[in-house]
This record gives sequence, structure tokens and C-alpha cells, in this order.
Amino acid sequence: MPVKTPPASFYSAQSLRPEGTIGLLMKRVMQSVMLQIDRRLAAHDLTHAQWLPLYRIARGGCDTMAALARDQSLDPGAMTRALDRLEAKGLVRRERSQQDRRVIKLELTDSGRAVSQHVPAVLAEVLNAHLAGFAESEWLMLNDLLQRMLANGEALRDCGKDLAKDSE
Amino acid sequence: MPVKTPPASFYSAQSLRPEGTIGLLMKRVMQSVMLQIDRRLAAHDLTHAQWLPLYRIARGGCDTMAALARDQSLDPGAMTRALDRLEAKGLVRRERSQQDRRVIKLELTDSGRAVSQHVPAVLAEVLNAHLAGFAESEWLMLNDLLQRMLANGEALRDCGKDLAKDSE
DNA sequence: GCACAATGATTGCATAGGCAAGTATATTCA
DNA sequence: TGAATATACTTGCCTATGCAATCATTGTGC
Repeated sequence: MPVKTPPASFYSAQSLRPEGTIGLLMKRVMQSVMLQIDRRLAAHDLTHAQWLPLYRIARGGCDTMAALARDQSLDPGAMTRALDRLEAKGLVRRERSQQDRRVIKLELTDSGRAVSQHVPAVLAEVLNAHLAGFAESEWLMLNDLLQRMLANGEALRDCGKDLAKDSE
Repeated sequence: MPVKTPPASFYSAQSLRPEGTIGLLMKRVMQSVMLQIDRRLAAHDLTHAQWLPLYRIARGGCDTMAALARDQSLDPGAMTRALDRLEAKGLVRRERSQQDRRVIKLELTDSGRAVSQHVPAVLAEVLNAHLAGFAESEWLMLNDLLQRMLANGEALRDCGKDLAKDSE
């Protein structure tokens, strides 16, 4: 059994006030980031949920629904419908593979390629705006802290799939 | 005109790789936090989006739809439907105010009060688990950095409601 | 008092995502 | 080979959220 770092104890059930937690703070920051991305991408008829699959296909390496869904830890059903919307906008084409007839290959249309090129500038602008006043050391620190939170979360992901029975 | 801190320049349109950005990192951390909350609240037939309104009503101070929506920066329509679901579960009661016949007062049922008491323990557990290995100074730093990002975001919120016209 | 604005709440329409069931195709292995 | 298994994708049903339009009620200014 691997040695596990014990959970922290910054929050306690007795004294917890949700409004001040890391969780709500982060939720609000994400709300703000997505709002700003949506405003800027609206000019290109894209939403905050659509730029990533588009960008991934453009970059290469993710050219099937399943690959995209895994890459973004997203539900396959959700990804199917996201691609439906991108296809309806004429940004993505689907074509059944001949090697493996289960898979459907994805590729961008010319229009999709054109739109995807606007993505990095928008992302950079929005993120930089939210980091105004940050020292580079603080930015690096934030990256590090978030990565560690994510690692902690991944350790939790599979180990406790069957709770929902405690403290009933 | 107030002096504005200029945006940072940690990301650039040319070199940006979305996968490594603060934005995607944070999105994944939130995915993980919400997944863990959902697993634990499932025992009480609650979702990650439902504990906050419930908790708010329980604590007092937010006893109308509009107040809750403002408090959570949530769309009034979304909040109406969220309350529909909580009411359907028998956790919340709605009653038209006599003083101001536009407003509808909210209050928890006994069942709602009982369920809301499980919330803090779940939140504390999930957040602490994600902060495993953190020094207190790191936790404080994370709070500070997130709060500053949020402040930057709020400065953006109203000033640029009418873009969606640049770089077309 | 009355026109007009502001507020509270709801509804329709859209995107978005999770979960589970189902279909089609490939792979594995006895 | 043929049955069991795994994978790719889809669909149905649910929650969740934003935006815009609507209605009722209240407040404001003349």
C-alpha cells in the first residue's frame, strides 16, 4: 500500500463558513474567466466549452471523440453532443475510419481552422488580465499549488467510487 | 478614472499551450472537487449545486430567490429552477410575502434543515483532502492569490460588456 | 394621480455535462 | 472458431446555467 499524505485540516465541520473557502473562491474565479472568454469568443460564434475541442483537433493528436473525451475528462455523451454543435456550425467534419469501423475521425473544416487561430490570443488576454499585479514567483506558486491539489484529487478519484453510504 | 493595474504577460498568443494554463488547471481542480462533493452528498440526495442555496437559507439572510441569485452570481432563471428542484424534494417551502407581493419568501422544511446540517462536514472533508501536504502558509497564499484574481475579474466585469466586435 | 422606471419571479430557448443503456465493431482467449 | 470482453459512439433522461422576453408589483418624479 502506498504511503498517503494525510488530508489537511484547514477546514472543520464546526467552524466552516462556505463563503470563504478555497472552493467557492475558485468557482468564482472560473465564472469570471469563462464569462470573459465567452464575451471575446462571441465574435467568432464560439463558447468557452467549444474552443478546447476545436483547438485540440487543430493541434493534432486528438482526432476522435473518445480521445477528446479522455483528454478533457469529459463524458463521452457530452462530447458527442459538443461535436454535433461544432459540426452544425460547419467547423468540424466527421468521417468513419476504414481501418477501425468503430471510430469516427475528426478534422477541421477551413472555417474551423480559421476560427481556431483566434483562440490563443483570447486565452492569453483573459488569463493575463486576471493575473494583473502578480509577480512571476506568485504565478509559478499558483501553478504549483493547483497542480498539487489536482494530484490530491486524482488520488481520490478511483479509490472511493462506492461511498454514498456513510453517515446516513 | 481610477488607476488600473496593467494585465500580466505570463501568457502570449504565440507560445500559449492551453493544457498548461492556470485556467485549465483550475477547471480540473474544480471538476475533482465537485465530483467528490457529489459522491458524498449523494447519500443525502443532494448535488454540488444544491448545497449552497440550501445552506444559505439555513443560515438566514438569504430568504428570497433574488437574494440567492445575487449572492451566488447566478442567473435568476437558473435559481428559480434550482429552487423548483429543492421544493420538489421537499427541502424548501415558498410563500408569497404579504408586505411586498412581488417577493416569495423561502424557508427550509424540517427535512431541509436536517439535510443542510450534513453540508459542512462534507465540504471540510473534500477541501482538506485536496489540500493534503499543504503548509498553512501555502493555504493562506492560495487564498490570497485567488482573491486577487477575483478582484481583477470583477474589475473587468462591467467595463467591457460590449465587446464581441474586435478582431473580426 | 399617472407615466415610467426598477424590482421579483417566471418561462422559453439554448448550451453544457453526468449517468446509464444500447448498438456496432474489434480483440482476446479458451 | 466462437463466446466473452473491451472499445467507440450514440441516445435518453436528468441537472445545471445563461440570455431574453414577459408579467406583476412597487417605487419615483412630475
